[in-house]
Amino acid sequence: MSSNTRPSIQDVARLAGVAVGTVSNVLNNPERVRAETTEKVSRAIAQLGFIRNDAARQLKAGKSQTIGLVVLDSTNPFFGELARGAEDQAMKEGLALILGNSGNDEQREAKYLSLFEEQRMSGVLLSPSGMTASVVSGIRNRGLKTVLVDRMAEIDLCCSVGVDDVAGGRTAVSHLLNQGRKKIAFVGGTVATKQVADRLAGAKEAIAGVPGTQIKVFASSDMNVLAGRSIGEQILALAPEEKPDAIFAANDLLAVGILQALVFRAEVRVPEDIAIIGYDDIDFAEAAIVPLSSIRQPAATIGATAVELLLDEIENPETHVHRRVMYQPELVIRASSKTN
Amino acid sequence: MSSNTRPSIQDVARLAGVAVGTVSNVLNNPERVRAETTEKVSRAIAQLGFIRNDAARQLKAGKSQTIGLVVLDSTNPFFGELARGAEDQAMKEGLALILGNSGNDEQREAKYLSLFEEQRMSGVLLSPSGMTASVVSGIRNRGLKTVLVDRMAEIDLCCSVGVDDVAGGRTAVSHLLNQGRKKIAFVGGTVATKQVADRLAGAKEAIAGVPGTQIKVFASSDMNVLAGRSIGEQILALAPEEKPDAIFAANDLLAVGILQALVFRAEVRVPEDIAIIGYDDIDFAEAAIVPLSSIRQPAATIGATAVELLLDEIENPETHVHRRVMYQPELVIRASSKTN
DNA sequence: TCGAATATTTGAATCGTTTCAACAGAATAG
DNA sequence: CTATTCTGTTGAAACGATTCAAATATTCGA
Repeated sequence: MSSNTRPSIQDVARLAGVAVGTVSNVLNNPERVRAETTEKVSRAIAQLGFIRNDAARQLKAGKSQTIGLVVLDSTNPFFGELARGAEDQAMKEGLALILGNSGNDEQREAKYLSLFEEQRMSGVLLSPSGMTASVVSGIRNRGLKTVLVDRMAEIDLCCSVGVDDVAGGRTAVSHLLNQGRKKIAFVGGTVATKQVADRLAGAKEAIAGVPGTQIKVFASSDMNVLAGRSIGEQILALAPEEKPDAIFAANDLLAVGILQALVFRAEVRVPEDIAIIGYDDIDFAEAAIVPLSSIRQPAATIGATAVELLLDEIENPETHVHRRVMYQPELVIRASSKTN
Repeated sequence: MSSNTRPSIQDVARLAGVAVGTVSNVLNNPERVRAETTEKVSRAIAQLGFIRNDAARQLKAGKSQTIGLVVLDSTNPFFGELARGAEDQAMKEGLALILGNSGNDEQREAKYLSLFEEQRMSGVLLSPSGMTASVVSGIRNRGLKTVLVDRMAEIDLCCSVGVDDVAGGRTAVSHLLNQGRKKIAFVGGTVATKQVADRLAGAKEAIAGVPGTQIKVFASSDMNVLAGRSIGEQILALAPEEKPDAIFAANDLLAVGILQALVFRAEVRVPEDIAIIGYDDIDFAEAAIVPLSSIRQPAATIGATAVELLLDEIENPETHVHRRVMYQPELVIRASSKTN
């Protein structure tokens, strides 16, 4: 390890006895340079252990070959799946995908977004935690292409890929009603989260037409297993006449937590006493202590589609028109909500 | 949107009527500039919507304020948790954490590593998929600091943080033996994965002292729920005298998949007919159809510790000595392996 | 009020690429 | 044999921030 500073393209040029431009051409336009020259340069590169300095390259290019993805919760397998789909697609297109985890915290989200802006990323996929319009129009005005994932945008703002959460909520609750349930508990994070609000709206639509039914909302700050467990205990503590006979959880993590509370801590029978349905249909839903009914979302597909839309906007800025790709959620019935 | 090119520090300087150096100072050494100047400059920055170009900054600095993390499988909640721990710690230290998902594919791993090298990242946390020594010494020679996570390194190579997988394997299988089991099936990904090999080694140590016990290895390419299910079906298809009376899965995802196969597809009773224990103790283990015994690893702590070690090496290159931080895994007994 | 000491500000040089007009040599055509 | 392409190669000029010695302001003590 001769020197403590990395070799530059200059060093390579010197060693190979060519001009820097030639080295650059070997790297970026191999067809322009003669075979023997390429050979000389390659040997010098190998000998020095030269590695292209991406900062310099980007500086010249004006933007990076990287796109960002900010998700609400990287611990949630749904987002893990979505990230995988996006990553695969991005790599296929020769882009790197950088992942940031906002933890549903707008400060962290903002921090990541400005980091991505400073990096002059080509674009960013965003699963926004709070109000969208102002944040998105802010970053877009500054030139960062954006696609919303797992959340629909007003059509003229930017592209978005997600599922019809209102339909999902309606489907879930209609199913519970079909099973003869009347008193529905809706468990979600804060309603400030659009996804939660939409699923709740769908749920309300479902009961709207059916007399004698009601819905009670339980909010939690987080949407993970732990939060679910605590809401589950809250529900257990209710007076008998207050107790719901069905629970619709805004995601599977919450549902699993609720299951834990109901089945272990108390002796509630699921689905006999209380039916439960979750959302996302993560891999574990099927293996839950009572196999969990859920609303399936095509997570990986959402990620991949989002990357495609982003790429279209990046590559064809003029002809590009914003699109909303809305996948339909699918009801998956398992034991946790099947009465017979 | 006047021009289509982003404003630079020059534009800010011009608008504010100061020199570029001053703008830079406002950004980086506020204490050196007079309050009113700061005020002028800030106003110009706001008016132009100026955003620092990180590529230029990095180019000058020679390295970025970013560290990378390459994990085997971002869909696995264990890694999600680890990433969260690392991310929190990194942000606390003012660094951004970039996540790459290798999917246990050495090509992808290499791609991410060279991307990180090109970005001149300060360092990288690596959960390596294949042979370590050559890969790690390669990137380290080129100057990229490395810490291995979820995997121990030879002490002189680099720092590493993980758990004692041999002990974990031994603990898991000893527990099964204590429950009176004799014929153990070990289910893991390929043994080329060090974690799997170690857990298996521990398992073998455990049966070594006990006469009349045996272990049979089932390998799978992936280590997710789907792979577990297929192995589960493989086990179901065995002749009765071939069937194990206990299964030790190298992670909880596999265990959950196996559970699905055994409990749904067939009518095997768990734990009466076959006991199961997994590894990682992810959140879902407790809520599995039969609550899953597991070996708990402090995932978030591993991530946080790794960031600390990496930072120490980056900040004190001379005084730094490589360390191996090995956490002890913890046996968590639940219904899936409890005989009485 | 003056000079010394201190506080601010300046702007050219630098980081490592890529780009591109200019150039040299070789091949081809007339 | 000269004009005309073609092929490769060259090297200086960006890109946009940071740095730092030098220049300029300001403050303070006598």
